[in-house]
Amino acid sequence: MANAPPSSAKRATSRAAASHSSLPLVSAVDQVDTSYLQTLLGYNARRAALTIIEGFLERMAEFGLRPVDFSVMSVIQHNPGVTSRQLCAALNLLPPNLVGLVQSLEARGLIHRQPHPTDGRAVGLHPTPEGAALMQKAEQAAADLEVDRSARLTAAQRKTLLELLQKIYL
Amino acid sequence: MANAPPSSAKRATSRAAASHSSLPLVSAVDQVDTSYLQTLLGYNARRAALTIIEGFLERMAEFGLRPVDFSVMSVIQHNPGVTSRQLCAALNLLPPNLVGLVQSLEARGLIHRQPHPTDGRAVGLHPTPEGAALMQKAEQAAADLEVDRSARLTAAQRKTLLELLQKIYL
DNA sequence: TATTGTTATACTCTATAACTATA
DNA sequence: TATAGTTATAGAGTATAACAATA
Repeated sequence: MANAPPSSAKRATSRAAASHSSLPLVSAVDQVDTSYLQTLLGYNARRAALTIIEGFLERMAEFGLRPVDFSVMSVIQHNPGVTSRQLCAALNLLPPNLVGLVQSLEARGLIHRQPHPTDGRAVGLHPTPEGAALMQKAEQAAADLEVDRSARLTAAQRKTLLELLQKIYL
Repeated sequence: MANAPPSSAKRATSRAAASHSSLPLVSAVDQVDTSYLQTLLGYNARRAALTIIEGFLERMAEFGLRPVDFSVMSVIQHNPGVTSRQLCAALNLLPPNLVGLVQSLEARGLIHRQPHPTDGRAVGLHPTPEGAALMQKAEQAAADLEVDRSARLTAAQRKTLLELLQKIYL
């Protein structure tokens, strides 16, 4: 690692806690030091993603959309006629895991399928008026969440963070 | 959202693909547009985290350490005597999910448990010499991975990214 | 022969309730 | 009464293999 901060775990021996004078065989940990893990991109990205998703789950429960549901609906909304395979490639999903998800969205009346205009194997996914209306509300809620989530970031910092994250996975 | 870029999905109608002149009832999607999702912190953080973890899994298979195993071993390494509860709080894990993990690490001879010096309910977790040696190698491998992973980032950008991510979850 | 969508299935990860031993 | 560690279990998420229909 390039810049590991000095280890700073504060430990309290049992001698400090116990009132007698016997020397402790083992020490107890007072404050847990995670400074090493905090130097790793993977650890920080994962912790940040889970924190954000936690808030997302609560806020989107109202719409019955989990993170992947939201992503799929959003891509269909902005790309009407997209196929399952295209969705999988764009969102890094596996085809078998998308099947039930799409069936669920269709059963809820949020999307409908139409034959692909040129490929008889493929099926185009389109938002229904209900699905489009739901997504408009959901995307507004997501925008609100972004504001809350980046309360400790300036607009410039938020933009920088998005750009740097995209350098990692794109 | 603050800065949603203009939607730029490139679509090819069936007319463009088919050689006859009938107007298509539905359009096909040529290039999937994910620009909206790319404006959301959660989407980008999740995609970046999964990309990093993918490489981590491959590189750490040699040591038999998955991401959480690595985190747990690393915290024990830098905080000998830490308890399960402290680990859970520091890494945002649930106690029941840590039990099997710790038992596995102990069965592999990487850690050993000692009674807590002052709290009879708690158990201190300590690295064995074998565990400490393994983690030295694993942390070196993690450092190598960081270099690879941030090949498209300058040192300053990498530092900025770590700081911004910590503003999200800390 | 390759690709789209699908089924079945297994494996991992995460979450909840409840118990015991000790503080 | 509250906390540390544990057990059992349920649910969500993710993975592979194999098949039918179409290119």
